[in-house]
Amino acid sequence: MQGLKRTHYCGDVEGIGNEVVVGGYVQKVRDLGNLIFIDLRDRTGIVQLAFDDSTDREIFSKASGCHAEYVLMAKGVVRERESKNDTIKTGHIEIDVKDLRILAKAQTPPFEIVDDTNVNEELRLKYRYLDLRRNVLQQNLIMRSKIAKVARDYYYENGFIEIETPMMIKSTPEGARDYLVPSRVHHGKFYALPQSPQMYKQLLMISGFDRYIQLARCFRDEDLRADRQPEFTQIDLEMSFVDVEDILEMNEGFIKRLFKEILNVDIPTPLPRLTYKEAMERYGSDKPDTRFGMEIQDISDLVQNSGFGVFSSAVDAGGSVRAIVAKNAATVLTRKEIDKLTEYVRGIGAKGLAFIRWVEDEPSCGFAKFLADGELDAILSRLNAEKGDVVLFVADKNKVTLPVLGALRLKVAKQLDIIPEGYNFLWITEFPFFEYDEDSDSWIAMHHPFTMPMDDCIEYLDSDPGKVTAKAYDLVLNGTELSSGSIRITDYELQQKMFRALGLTDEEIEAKFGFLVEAYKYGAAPHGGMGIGLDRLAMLMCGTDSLRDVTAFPKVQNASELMSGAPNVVDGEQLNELSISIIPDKKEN
RNA sequence: GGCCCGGUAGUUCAGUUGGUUAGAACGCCAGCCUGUCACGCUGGAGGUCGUGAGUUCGAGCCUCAUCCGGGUCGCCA
Repeated sequence: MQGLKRTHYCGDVEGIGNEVVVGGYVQKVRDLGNLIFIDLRDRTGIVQLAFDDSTDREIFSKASGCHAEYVLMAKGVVRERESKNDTIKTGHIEIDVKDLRILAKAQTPPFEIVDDTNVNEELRLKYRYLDLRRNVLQQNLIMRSKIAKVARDYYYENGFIEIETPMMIKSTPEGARDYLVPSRVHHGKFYALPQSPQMYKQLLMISGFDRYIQLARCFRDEDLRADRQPEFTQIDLEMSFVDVEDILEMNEGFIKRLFKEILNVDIPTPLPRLTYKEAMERYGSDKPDTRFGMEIQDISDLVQNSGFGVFSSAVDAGGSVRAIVAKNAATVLTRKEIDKLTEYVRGIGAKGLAFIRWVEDEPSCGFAKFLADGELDAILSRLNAEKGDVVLFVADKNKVTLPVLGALRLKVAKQLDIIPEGYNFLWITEFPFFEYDEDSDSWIAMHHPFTMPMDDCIEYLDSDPGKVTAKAYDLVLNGTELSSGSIRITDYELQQKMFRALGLTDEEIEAKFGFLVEAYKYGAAPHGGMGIGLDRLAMLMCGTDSLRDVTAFPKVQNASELMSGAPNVVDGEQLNELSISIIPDKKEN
């Protein structure tokens, strides 16, 4: 730094008459001839450097040679500006520069480093280190860092111990696809990267650590989404001597503290709760956005004998007819728009979409001609539909009507722009333990196989698996699943029973989970925990809708990283050492 | 893997029915400029129209393939 030592960050410069030293990047040079202004930027903000006829000639000519993104240190005296700028924090002062060092010149960047950019994200990701110079992203990552700090503060204060668990672990093929790491030492064998530290944290409970936390990197080799990266971070925790209530309460405390400390938002606790069943019936989703109404309503009983065959046959077949009412939507949801919605619901599994559009005095309803006298009125009155509303119906098996209307509800709400701002947390509880898989004609674990069933349904394990619910809970914020957890099975016998109910043979149980089953033979306190998605939490707290905005070096949809070019082809020698050969891509043959 | 959208100066975009030399703004370069902060003024450079085939007298525009990016469904115990 050629003898200069920074005294202030740019955004913090103050005190007229103070001698200060600042360092940063050139945001903008405004060269007026015999008067030059340079906006100098660091992560705290911008300060104006001023050079005029009182400036040393050598320094003045250095200043006139500066361009965007040059790295400078400047020493000077803080003075009041002749003309002020109210739009920035340091807009009333400037630095009368007495000494200037150009620490690094810079090529013209491929895009301007400004907050409000609409540059193609692909280019930004290729030059991510430049993109990250932008204030918005810096603030997002700073926010993420603060969240991590509050998490450590809170859980440490509550007696949690941070313990690292291995990144190279045994692969178990349940759940998401594993990322694999070949072993050099063990010919033909592989480690897996953890999808979560699940089994290890349970073992730590068995060891008696009682309360564990880790900011754990997790890996899942599945296709990406805006809110899904293949590697992500969980605030992962586990507690002993607890039941569901204790865990929810502990984590509500964290949420409350986090939002107060960082956003100064009061989150009322206890957080609202919905059972899985209720969430599905009212919102068609296990992660409902409850910031707005438009709840799903069941009219099956009204139409089971209807002349409209689409409705009656759905009910006959054991399904249902359900509807959502979009209030005052008739002008936005034109015939054409409803056609688009029909197209949409067909794409997600519905056979069609029946609707009533109530624009004129009388509701317009394509299927009214099939209905008996008074039937339409009964439906409208049940649904509390009024003039100006649009009612959308789906008739099918419950497995279709509920999720389809759930998705439609969200889509329509976005279209109508009726979703209010705010942070609407809720817990979803009592998840079904099993999910029937039609492909394999078997029951599979909806959560993971270590989840404890609710006390009163253990008896149905063999007789009626569909009836068994689990001590599992999700934390949902504004329609995004933020966290998932459960109470674990700590009884060796019960665990065996669960594995068998899932169709595992004793040999498979031994091969996959033998060490865990064995461990529980030595005694474990009742325990459970959860993992909070740090990335998603940061995303929502930053008010963005993409994890890429809160991840320093994110991957794109095909799981590659555009800046470094990962993944890449490796040296044949590296493969030889690992005894791996590459099968040519089918497409290249 | 399916479906949808996009790819034209460094960047963001426009580009007529397929028709002469592909435009604008910002950025960049040079000159001028003492209170700018979207500085101003004058001048200038800058294009394999993602890539490859095809149709055509002629393709940025039409067709096919392909690559890249985004969204979405599948997938994510």
